[in-house]
Amino acid sequence: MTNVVQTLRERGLLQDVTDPGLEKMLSENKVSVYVGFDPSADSLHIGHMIGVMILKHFQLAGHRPIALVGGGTGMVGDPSGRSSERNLLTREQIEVNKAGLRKILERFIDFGQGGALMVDNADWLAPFSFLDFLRDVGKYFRIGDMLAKDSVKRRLASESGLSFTEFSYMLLQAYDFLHLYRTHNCRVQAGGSDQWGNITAGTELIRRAVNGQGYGITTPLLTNSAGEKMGKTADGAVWLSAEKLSPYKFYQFWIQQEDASLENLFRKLTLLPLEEIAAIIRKHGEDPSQRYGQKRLAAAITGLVHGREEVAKAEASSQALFGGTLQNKSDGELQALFANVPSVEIPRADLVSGIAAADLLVRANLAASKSEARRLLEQKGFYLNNSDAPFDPSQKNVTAADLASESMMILRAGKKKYCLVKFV
RNA sequence: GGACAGGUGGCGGAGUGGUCAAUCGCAACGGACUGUAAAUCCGUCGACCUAACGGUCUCCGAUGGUUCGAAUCCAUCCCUGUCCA
Repeated sequence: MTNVVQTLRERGLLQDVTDPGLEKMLSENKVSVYVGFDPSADSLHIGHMIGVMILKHFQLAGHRPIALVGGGTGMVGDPSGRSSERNLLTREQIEVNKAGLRKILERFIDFGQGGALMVDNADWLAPFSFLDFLRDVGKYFRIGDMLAKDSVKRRLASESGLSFTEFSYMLLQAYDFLHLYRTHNCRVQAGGSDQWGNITAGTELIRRAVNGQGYGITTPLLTNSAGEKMGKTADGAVWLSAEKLSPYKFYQFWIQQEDASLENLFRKLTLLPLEEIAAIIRKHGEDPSQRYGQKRLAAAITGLVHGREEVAKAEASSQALFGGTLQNKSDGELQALFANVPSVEIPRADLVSGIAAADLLVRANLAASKSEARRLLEQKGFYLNNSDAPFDPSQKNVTAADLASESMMILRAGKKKYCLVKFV
């Protein structure tokens, strides 16, 4: 059996382990491992990918992954790593979100016969009465220990404090672990480093309640070379569902990564063998301006998340957009090239008398307001049909003469935001 | 229930009757340099109108009030923190 712990360590996916016996235990037993996912949205984003990859590696090593969706705890909200209490979710929202998460997880992990499981802690937490919970679970917790947790201390010291609901969160998560330990021989819980307190609460509970041994592992956060948390863009989170973030934009996100992050990202988020990663980095180093590393990274991760076909489309679009001027093309050519790129449709009639460039930018979602569009124009940040020269702000109007093909225009804001406009 | 301290733009955090659309930092955005990188530098960063000068509107927890004029004063309410009961 493959040594998963070793694999995780080599790939930089391991931050801490609660007990050094983990490696031995895993080599002798086939066990279940769980990672919790918060159903606070109907999709996962790249911040969750670390947890997903952990499950993947465990599955590859012959263990059973359990993806726990916090339908119950999602109603409460985890205070860890948060500076303030968040809004609580309704049951209906959670149900919708759960379905979305499952769809994404299925792309990474095999949920087939004997494969991974997906469970919802609402199933066992919801029927638990408060009194029963206090009696059966609460008695194992010492207030002193709870107050000593970093996450709790930090929040108590903060301006916003901590509500009882949030304070209780760790008991719920600890109980999840105990429940899975009993019902699915789940011996390991993995989570981000901010989950340390919650995870150890679980291993403690298992020890006290059933005199068992649970293990916890934490993973580092996804950060760039400066140590800043990764995953936010101007548009918000980097979502893994095509509905929330087009495969083109997802692909582009990786293309735009800095050189210094490449190796780290390859190891953590792809399944490429380490030797191959080293070879890619070496080749990239020969001429970084070719962005070889970024291209391979984007292809690998986009392939995992959206599939090979989407990679091919994104590659074609990217090559065309970041290639040069686009003029005298046909609708068909452009349509094929930009299948994936953001686009809007505008009535052709509007073009006859000309459209103010600022309005066009707003309608193409390249500017949030007309003021912003004007600013962009003034600052020479608007390019038409990928021309080298920015659109002349004194010209004001865009007309039929500016079409790149029979009925389309390519708008570009700044260096890398595009929109294909179709006049219909 | 009481005492005290707070609630300002995405975040942090100034401002305590006019010159405040609100100092500053971070983030973000545009530009220069480059490689759709990093670092650096310049600029922008509520909305709307104007070719432009400039103008109009909305904003400082909520609602009322005082005032020629309020983020700034008063009242009530809501929320948060600390301490006391």
